[in-house]
Amino acid sequence: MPWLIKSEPNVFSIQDLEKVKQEPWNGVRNYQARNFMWKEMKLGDMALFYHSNATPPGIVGLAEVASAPYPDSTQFDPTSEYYDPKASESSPRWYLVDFRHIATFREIIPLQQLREDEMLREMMVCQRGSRLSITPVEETHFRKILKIAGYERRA
DNA sequence: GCCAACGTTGGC
DNA sequence: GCCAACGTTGGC
Repeated sequence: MPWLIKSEPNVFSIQDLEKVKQEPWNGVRNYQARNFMWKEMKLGDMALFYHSNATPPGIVGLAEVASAPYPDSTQFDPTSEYYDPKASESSPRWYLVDFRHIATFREIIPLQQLREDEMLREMMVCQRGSRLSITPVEETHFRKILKIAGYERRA
């Protein structure tokens, strides 16, 4: 299943992912988002990379799930801003997967453009007040976005 | 188990 | 910087 992952570019951008190639998706502290990574994501699943709190906000690239789920190490680190005192090595609370960079789009696909599209405006990221940082994406929506980004599938 | 208070997200 | 929407916390 395709996914959409949000990141604030001033924290971690698609350019950062392109540079490091692969990154543990740490710092997620929402149970629904955690469960997607822990229980639902499969190795090789595609993920649209979305810049939030950006000007403009929008989809900027493509990544893929590059690991099985494992505990987010930042939950055990008291010096981390993601430290969780209720978690322990013997009973971790937060799990994550790695994402690998696939592509950086030549142009951002702005949120506004998604909302103007009759089909794409159904996406969770387009819903008012949607704050979930990881959301599943419909196959049809995923394919349309790749097409908009210029990744036309050959016959 | 309810729900008010609070903190965070994220578009604008 | 504003504020609506949402998730979490904690008293009861």
